[in-house]
Amino acid sequence: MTAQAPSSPEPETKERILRTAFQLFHEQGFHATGVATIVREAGINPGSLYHFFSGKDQLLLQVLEFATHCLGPAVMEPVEQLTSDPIDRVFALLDQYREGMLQRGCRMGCPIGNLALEVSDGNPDARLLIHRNFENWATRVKGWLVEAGDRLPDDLDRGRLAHFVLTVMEGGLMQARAANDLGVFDQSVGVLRDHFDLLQRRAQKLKKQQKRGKKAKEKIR
Amino acid sequence: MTAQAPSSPEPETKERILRTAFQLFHEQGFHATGVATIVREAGINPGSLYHFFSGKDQLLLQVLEFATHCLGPAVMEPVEQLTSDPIDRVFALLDQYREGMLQRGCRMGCPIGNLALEVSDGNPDARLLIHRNFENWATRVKGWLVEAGDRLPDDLDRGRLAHFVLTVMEGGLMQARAANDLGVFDQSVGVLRDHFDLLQRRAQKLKKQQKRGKKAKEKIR
DNA sequence: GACAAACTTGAGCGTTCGCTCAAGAATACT
DNA sequence: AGTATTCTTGAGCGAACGCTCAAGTTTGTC
Repeated sequence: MTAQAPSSPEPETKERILRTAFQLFHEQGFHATGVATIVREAGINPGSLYHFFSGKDQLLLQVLEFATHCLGPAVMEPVEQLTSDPIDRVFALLDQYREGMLQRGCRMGCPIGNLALEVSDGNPDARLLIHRNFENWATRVKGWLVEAGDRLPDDLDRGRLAHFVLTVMEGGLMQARAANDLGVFDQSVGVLRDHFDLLQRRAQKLKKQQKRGKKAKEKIR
Repeated sequence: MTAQAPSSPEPETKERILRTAFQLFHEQGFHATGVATIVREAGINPGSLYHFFSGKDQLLLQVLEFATHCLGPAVMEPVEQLTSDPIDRVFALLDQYREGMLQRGCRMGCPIGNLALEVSDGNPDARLLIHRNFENWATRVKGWLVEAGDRLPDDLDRGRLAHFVLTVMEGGLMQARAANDLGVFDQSVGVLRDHFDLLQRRAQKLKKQQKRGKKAKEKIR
């Protein structure tokens, strides 16, 4: 009946709601998660949620913005700590998602990918934020691929390849969930690895050709 | 109040329900589609649906089995009609999904992929059927890759590559929906095309090496 | 200490959800 | 024609849904 004061300094209510909702949307999906569940798991009352958010849809938008802000500190930077080699980072990133999937018993997959397929058609604002999340992700990976310099062919479109890495991850996670087995994910990453190897081999070949070309030009002079 | 007799021979009620539900699940997702909507769109009453299906969950399972049976006649065989070249078939298949996406204004994507991310965690039976759908799909593609014979490297795992094609399609469609633009899908298919080209080049190289190897052996004799 | 603003409480609103079932109509079988 | 079976009707059930709001508590400011 009476409002209980928090005896210890608890995390900000709003952020706790965001974290809880993000996790539940990830676990169960958006439509399958009731506001009552979010409220219970966050340890608050409905009115408190509706003090910060105008409705479930707007909560989703805020969750998606929250996810954008989390991407660097929670995903990309830990991977960058693991290795400084830009190409290794790509596969360390994929391995991080693999590990998350493994720890959850091949469930849940990518939180943004799930929402992408569930809500992006009927909710233009959410669609845009999901798109931004994907773009952020791919831009980070593109940064690594640019860093890789002449280890990849000069004429390679690194933005395109970065999006392809995301493609492989999302497609691989989807099949892994359906199979309840990471095998297909690993195989897809394996093919991607092969592709990177082929690209690196071609880059070396091009480099040699360039050197020969330069030597030839020098001879002409 | 009184039951109206159908004046003309209408399609079987059960199949009409399955088709309607399949389409609505594809358009809106499973949880976002109410039984009332299915019933209205199929032009029947709730009791009629529950005469054939024990509940919404079982309807989903039947829809997934229905989708399995549709894969050949509605997807694979039309593609096989377009071209007899096995590698061209792979990209004609991807193009067919692209066309579907285009006609729907970059919405909806792959019906099975959507359900895979929405329901496979909380519904083991549905998960298995989704898995079977993916396996069927990949098995068909694998058939084409096997048909391609020595145009692909001998040591290539064709099952793995078939699953990879599915990976690329699902991942590409997901990003296309988020972007509301087929560009990313096209780019991903482009990278896959590049990969196939690299594989075909390597297959030719291996063939020449084998020929040289044989000639060398003949010389030794 | 007084006041305003920010935040929380929780019973309960109206709506939609998946689903039921007694009754009736169509169909199949003999 | 008579009977059994299959299929359809549609009002309406209980539960869960997203959400509200008057009242209360805490916090910030002077």
